[in-house]
Amino acid sequence: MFKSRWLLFFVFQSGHKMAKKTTPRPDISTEEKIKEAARKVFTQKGYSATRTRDIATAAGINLALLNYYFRSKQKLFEIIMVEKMQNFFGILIPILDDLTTSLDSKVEHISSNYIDLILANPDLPFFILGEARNNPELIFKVAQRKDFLMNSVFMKQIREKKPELDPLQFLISLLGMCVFPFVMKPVLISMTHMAEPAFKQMMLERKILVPVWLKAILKTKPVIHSR
Amino acid sequence: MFKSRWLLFFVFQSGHKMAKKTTPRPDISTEEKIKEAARKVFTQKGYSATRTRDIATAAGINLALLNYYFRSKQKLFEIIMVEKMQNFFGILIPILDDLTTSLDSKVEHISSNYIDLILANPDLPFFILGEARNNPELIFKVAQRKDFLMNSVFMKQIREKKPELDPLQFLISLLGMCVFPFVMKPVLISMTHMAEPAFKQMMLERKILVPVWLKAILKTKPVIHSR
DNA sequence: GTCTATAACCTGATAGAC
DNA sequence: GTCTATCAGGTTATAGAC
Repeated sequence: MFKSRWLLFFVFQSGHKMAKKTTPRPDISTEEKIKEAARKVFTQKGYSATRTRDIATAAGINLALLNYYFRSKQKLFEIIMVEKMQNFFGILIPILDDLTTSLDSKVEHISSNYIDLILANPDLPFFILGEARNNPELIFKVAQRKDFLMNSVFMKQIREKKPELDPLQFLISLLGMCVFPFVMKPVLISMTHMAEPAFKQMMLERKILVPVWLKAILKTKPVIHSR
Repeated sequence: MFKSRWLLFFVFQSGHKMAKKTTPRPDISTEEKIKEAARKVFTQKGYSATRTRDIATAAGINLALLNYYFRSKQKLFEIIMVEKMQNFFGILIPILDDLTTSLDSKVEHISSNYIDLILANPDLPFFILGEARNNPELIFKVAQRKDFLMNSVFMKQIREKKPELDPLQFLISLLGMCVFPFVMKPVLISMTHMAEPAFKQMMLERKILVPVWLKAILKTKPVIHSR
């Protein structure tokens, strides 16, 4: 009884989605209202601290309807999580694997695009990095293949330019330069007199600084390390 | 009735702690067993996902005893949180404000000490940075004064060496270089073939790389930015 | 100080009316 | 599709025996 009911549900769902494409209805569907609220609450508070009631209230609907559409908190969460991971990594992947651009140009694109992305979605890094611990399988689903990153054009270009350097060290530094300030923001604001506008200004400056600094890093003399 | 009971409790507590210093009892107290368990569970799962039952079980005691000693989950959490923030920032503050060491030396000390600290306490950054959002007042309590950071010797030394650079940009970059790889570790492990030992090796190499790279950053030509 | 038992409340999910 | 009402189980905190 239970199973057949949810079979019906899924059939209906896909039918509904198809209908939306052809039906000229500008007001957003209930399903989308719930997803929109879920995006907000989940990314702000994380999975554990989120109450389904909060999502329902934020969506302007009642609790039962949430389960009607998404069956469970966990299922709704996974939909949002995958979506957000695509936001977070989707911007990176095409740049990393672009055969037509130089290494310097890639660094510029990444720092500029990443900082803009997170300025527009400040909760994104916390959400992705925080929930990644509990949902490694979801990350794997979004990452195309396990060897994509290390075989990307970007990594090859680093190896060519600075063969003695582990290219992963470089990529992590680049991402850290762009993302870490946002992760540290609450601490920063508590420990200095900095406020929101000053922080934003700092990040805009950073879009210029990061490429300059990473170029300098690529020019450093090889480090002899004692493996 | 309620208040007087807890007054007694606090009196007893401070007396108990005094006693511990003078009493040669090697077996740890129940209070310490609970705190030890709380450190573990809170830092691993964060406040929301932690169940007081888990702490009690991990401590080998029952739930009632936890409330007997610490009154509430929130109160116990705050004790652990302040303690962990002291771990996290306590290592930084004396180095930043040391009048006797050079800027380069400070950078070396910070990267080396920070990476070692987090290698020994992998959950620390997640815990601090994650919970900082919900408990900004606790950070403020640990940070001595709001102007300490910007007036520290470290910041003065940067201003001297590279006057056109916002010293905060530099400090954030330094911390990001050391801390961000740990924050990104779950993602990294899901997206590459890297495993725990390789990650550790990478972080050990980083202790050498970070000072070299930051020295290079300090030597870059001034960037003209369009404020 | 430590335990068991339980109160009081919260939370995710479902039943069933409309 | 959407609602109200409610269940079942979990969670923090307390009462009271020892």
